[in-house]
Amino acid sequence: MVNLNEVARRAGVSVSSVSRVLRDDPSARIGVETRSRILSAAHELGYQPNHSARALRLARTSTIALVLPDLTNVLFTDLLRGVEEAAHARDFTVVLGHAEGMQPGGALISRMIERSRVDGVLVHPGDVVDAAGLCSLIASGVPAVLIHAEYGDAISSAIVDDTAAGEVAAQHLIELGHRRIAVIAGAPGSETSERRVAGVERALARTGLILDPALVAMVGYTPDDGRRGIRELLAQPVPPTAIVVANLNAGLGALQEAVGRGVRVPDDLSLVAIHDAWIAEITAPQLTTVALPLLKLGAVAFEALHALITTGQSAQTVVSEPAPRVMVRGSTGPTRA
Amino acid sequence: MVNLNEVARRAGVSVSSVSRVLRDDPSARIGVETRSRILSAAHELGYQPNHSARALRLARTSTIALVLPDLTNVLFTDLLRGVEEAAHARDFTVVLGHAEGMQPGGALISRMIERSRVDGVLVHPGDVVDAAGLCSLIASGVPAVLIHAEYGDAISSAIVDDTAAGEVAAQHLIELGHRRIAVIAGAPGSETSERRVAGVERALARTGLILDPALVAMVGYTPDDGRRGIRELLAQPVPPTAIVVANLNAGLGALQEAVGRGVRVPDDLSLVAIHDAWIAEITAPQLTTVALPLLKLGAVAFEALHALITTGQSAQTVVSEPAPRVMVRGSTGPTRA
DNA sequence: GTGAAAGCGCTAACAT
DNA sequence: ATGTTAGCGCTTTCAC
Repeated sequence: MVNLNEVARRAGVSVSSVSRVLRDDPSARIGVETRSRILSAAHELGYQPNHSARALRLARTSTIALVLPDLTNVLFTDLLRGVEEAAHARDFTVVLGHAEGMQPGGALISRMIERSRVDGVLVHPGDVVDAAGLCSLIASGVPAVLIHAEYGDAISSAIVDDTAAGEVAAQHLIELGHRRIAVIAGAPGSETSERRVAGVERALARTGLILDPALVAMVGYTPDDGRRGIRELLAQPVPPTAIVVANLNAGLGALQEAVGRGVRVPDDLSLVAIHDAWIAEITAPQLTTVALPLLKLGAVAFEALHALITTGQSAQTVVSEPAPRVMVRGSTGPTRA
Repeated sequence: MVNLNEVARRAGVSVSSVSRVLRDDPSARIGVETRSRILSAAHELGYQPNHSARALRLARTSTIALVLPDLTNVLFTDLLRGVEEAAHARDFTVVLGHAEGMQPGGALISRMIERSRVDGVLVHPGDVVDAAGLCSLIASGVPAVLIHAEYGDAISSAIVDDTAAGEVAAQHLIELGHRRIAVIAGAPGSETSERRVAGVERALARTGLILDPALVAMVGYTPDDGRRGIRELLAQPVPPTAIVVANLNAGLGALQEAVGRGVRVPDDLSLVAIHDAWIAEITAPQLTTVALPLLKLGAVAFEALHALITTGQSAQTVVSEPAPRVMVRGSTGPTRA
């Protein structure tokens, strides 16, 4: 492993000059000729800075952890990419942690942080936020940014415009002629779900409609929750002709259950889910969804964390651009005449 | 950040003693009373070793990279978990890299390694192995283990028993009475696919059948490849009554295309795909699959890498236990009488 | 059985 | 404009 010393010897200068040049320290005045000698020596030797040494010296690792409720979830592809791109641009590495039922204050995070492996952490707490876990995370003093969740204004967070997402989903159904519109929502207490439902209400209100409380199934965000939601709603005296599902995974379950029960989608029932992913294209019919700006959310969340780490400034951000967009596929159609 | 020094002061001993006790160095003779003083001091102070300092000193990071062709792919859930559990047991951290079309010798890996951030790398090169990329990876001298791929016996690798997987899939169809069995295989050159097809042939052979070459669609591992495969096979003069799809994602596409074309699954056509994941349960009908021992594969791959790092020994492993198992769901059924 | 001290590779005062 | 040097926190050899 070639180090600063070897480069310095090769260039016939001191290590400090090499260090200054290689990091292009602005406060350093280095002779043009010296600089080029150093640069070429480093290049010829294939010098790569030693991360551990730098981290030890600077007391920061340029590494952050991204904690997701479930790592291999298609819903997180874009979010992850957004975080990584932003991190890369600032020369940060992202290490992934899966929570998998773990509370956000739990073992993984503290292991990472307290051993000073990461400078901060991006936490997606999952559907329903565990307040105790969050508190312990905050209390630990680790720079942290919440994703898809808010927790007062002392702690940084980044969320998308869930209300707008619910709104465009409902708007799409209204434009197709639907009037009896239901919602398969998240579990009681899910903030994202509450905002999405509020968006649906807003769209309905604009058309002079109100959301029938009997048509809101507060189930959850898993395929199985979606199945339950469908059963619940179809059991209504006057079933809906269209449903907004607050989450893609639940939407997939809902679609499956409906199709499995012989309901013709979209002829008898239209379904639109919030969150888009390739998986929405492998069902029959394909599922209409609302795409959220998750790439942007990831980038914004990283920048918030970076700001928190470097300046100590916290901030709550709502990513509203690009705006939620309906991806029209086969599961939504006009009401029967 | 509390360090060895503070613990030493608190316990009234030297840092070296603290270090020895805290790592329970077997070659150290420490007084019982001293040891307990140190332990409690460390505990009271909440001492956590500084990873960077240790890494610098030991010239190893206890971190490995796991490079996958596509991070948020449901197919990798178990593999990832297997790797992480094994790594955790040896106090290693896993950082994830996505290749996303990147060649295995590419930018990410070299960045990680050459900056001595990781001690080695686990590479899943994806469907079709890029020989040039692999060569450059090997040439770089980085300890590496291939997952789901082999590359001569100089380089470590861990694969599952793909042949057995193809075999049990075909066996399942044969037992249901099918005789005209087709395969939607991976792209030409895909090793995993070749082995899986060979397994199908073996099962057929045992029943005195041979695999009709016209019934092997060499398409690929994406949903779209699966759709193409179905179109190709259904266009045959005598279409198959059952199909083994070499990959779950392709299987999802195949199922969708079949259902979308009005083919009744499983009455007109049975489908079984290799690889299992929750996603197979959200289609209508649910997809019958073959579960592979991916958890074990992950653990074995990590152990191979760990051996490579610590002893320099390379090895090629085939994980054949637990054996591939058919998860019977709705997409397979008896032949029509 | 325990301590002192060197040094891993790097950065940043502080010299010159 | 460039060099010298003191550590960052840890492990480990060597000394007692």
